[in-house]
Amino acid sequence: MPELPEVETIARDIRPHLVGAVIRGVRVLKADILRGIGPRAFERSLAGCRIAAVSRRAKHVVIRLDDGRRVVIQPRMTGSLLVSEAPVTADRYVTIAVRLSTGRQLTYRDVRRLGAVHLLSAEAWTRYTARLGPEPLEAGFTAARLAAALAGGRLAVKKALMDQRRLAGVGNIYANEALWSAGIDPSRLARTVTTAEARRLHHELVGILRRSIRRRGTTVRDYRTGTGEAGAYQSRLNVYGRARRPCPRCGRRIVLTHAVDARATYFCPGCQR
DNA sequence: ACGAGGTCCTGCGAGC
DNA sequence: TGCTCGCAGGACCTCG
Repeated sequence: MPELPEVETIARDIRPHLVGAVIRGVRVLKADILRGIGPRAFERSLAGCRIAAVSRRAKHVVIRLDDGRRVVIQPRMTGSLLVSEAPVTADRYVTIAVRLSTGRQLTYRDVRRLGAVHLLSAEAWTRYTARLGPEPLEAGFTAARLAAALAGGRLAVKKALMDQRRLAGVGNIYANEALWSAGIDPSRLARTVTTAEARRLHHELVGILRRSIRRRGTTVRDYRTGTGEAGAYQSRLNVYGRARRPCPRCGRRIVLTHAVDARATYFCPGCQR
């Protein structure tokens, strides 16, 4: 389940192998992950293009080409990007295989194929990214901006944190962890979060995302870095996946519910208010 | 306008 | 032991 730290790790891993390289050949093996373009058109329009930059936006890896177009990869649940020396075509879950001028291969693998790959013009990318909320790790993202993202509507604070239009890059794992760290009950309405709580939540969320990047993300099951390894932040999780185990802060048993948005929500009834 | 709920996809583990 | 079923969840879609 690649969220911001995982996608950031992937982008950092593959960037040095991609920037400056020319795409020699593309093979789409599972066409249903492509959005808005057919497999043959995708293959043809990428051949011969030079890669100018690799970045992350929300939970997307963005590969910018010399001509301004972007290949936007959204791994969602089980997608992974890997740069390797040799082709990995024997793997039945490979959806796209890219041959680079350096001799290396870029592979997009996705077991459940819930992921999505777009090829966007510069203008289409501008429209795409405009629909996403602020980046939590950018300098301009203050506690006040978080408070603004939580204001309005009557949705639960956890759902608001995960709403990509309000805030970019936070998914289920880090929403659970940040709310635990800030001592906020995930089912509370977002608009009831006070200024002081928003300040605390901002501090905890930013810290958790940064520390997770330092540990190359959280591998619960499927996530792999851009070099094919597991992340290491799972050992630092305080509530996610820890139902019925003692809360590290107050010792009460951690509760798993599906009351918020029918998603797995882990929280401590003792110290999250 | 906004929010709730269904849908996609496959592997895995619980339970019978 | 082998099968079925529900769950994992991000983001889009439809409906109210």
